[in-house]
Amino acid sequence: MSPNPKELEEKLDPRVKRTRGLILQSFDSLLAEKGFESISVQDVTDKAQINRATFYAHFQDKYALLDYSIQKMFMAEIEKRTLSVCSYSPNNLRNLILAVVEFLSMMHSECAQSHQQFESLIEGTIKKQIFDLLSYWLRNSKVPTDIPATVATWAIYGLASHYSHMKKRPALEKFVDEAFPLVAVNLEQFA
Amino acid sequence: MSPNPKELEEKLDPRVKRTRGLILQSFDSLLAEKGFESISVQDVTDKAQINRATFYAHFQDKYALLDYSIQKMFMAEIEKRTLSVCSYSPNNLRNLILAVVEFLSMMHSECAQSHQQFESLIEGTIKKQIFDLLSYWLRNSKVPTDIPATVATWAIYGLASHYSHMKKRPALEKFVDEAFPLVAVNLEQFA
DNA sequence: GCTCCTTTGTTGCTTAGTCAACATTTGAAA
DNA sequence: TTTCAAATGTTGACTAAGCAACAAAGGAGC
Repeated sequence: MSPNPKELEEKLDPRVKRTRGLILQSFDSLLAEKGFESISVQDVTDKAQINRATFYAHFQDKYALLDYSIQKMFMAEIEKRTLSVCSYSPNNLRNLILAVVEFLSMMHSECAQSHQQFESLIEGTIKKQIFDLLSYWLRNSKVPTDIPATVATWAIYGLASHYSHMKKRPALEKFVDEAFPLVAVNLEQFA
Repeated sequence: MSPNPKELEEKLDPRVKRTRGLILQSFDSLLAEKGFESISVQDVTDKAQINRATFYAHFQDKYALLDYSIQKMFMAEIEKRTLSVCSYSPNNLRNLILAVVEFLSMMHSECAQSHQQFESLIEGTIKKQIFDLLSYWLRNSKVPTDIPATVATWAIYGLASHYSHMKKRPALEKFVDEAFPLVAVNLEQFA
């Protein structure tokens, strides 16, 4: 039984979960008050009340932390819709598309200044998350899933990116209704 | 230079401070939802997200935790009035009396049901705190301080207990104005 | 150029927290 | 009363976090 993404984190040592939680909290609150580049590792560990050396036991540097933070935010969006522990269905796919579109739109509006700067980092991170999730959904398939999963991943991300960059965004539902079949067609065999 | 009560806790290992903080938070929130007797050590450690064995590394049992919790609440009352790092003066004494009276009155109203049950525990704990604080205030005296400090401690606690049990409480200020000179007279030599 | 100060990573040793297992105790239901 | 589940304390071996000290890399100002 291939482990789902959520289970992996839950059986970590409680100290590790706690420490990462503290680092993340501290980082997020620092991001709210100043730009990413002006945040030092010191700042993060001071606010988190952990030792600086402990930080390096968990993250290579602050860029790895940013990456982790993005992962967590996206994961939260996924779990809000209970998509993390399930299998492929057209309805789940539709909700996944919705989640990605909303996530990117949020990034665009809330992290306005930093978004440009980190767009490619976000893209890489999120696409990996989408791909892993789709692979998990298709875990019981007897045929290889990596090609269809790749196509779907890029299509979904592309759609979301397109939507979040539009000057005049159409209604979310309408947009997704229109886009959905084009993605679903590649996954029909798994329904 | 005798250490003041606050400094002692601040140079503890960060892990110790964090763990005790988590235990205390958990305990206080459990107290708000159910009675002390129905709270198990399990409950506390589960909510605090620490191991049960860790609890026993810090507290002998849940009664010791209750004691610690009371100490902390009282300490907060003292620090709110900046009385923890200073020396004896009539004005500080007056504020100390105010603090004790308000603390006991609060205990009476907020922890109504449990107060009766734990009154003697509270009394012992708080009197020790008052005594230690007074001893710290008089740390530079050339004459022995334990007798006057003992008398003042019992007097202050007695006054506060009396006030908090009264059916018709007089105005706080009026009560303290009346009581203050009777306590201060024993400490005049240190002014 | 140079200096001075801050931040970055890294390391070896110490201390605190985790875990599973165990013997006891307790309390409520059969 | 007996039984059974749950809570209490305790232990020893393992793992994570803290700390101080270090070399090295910027960056700001002279």
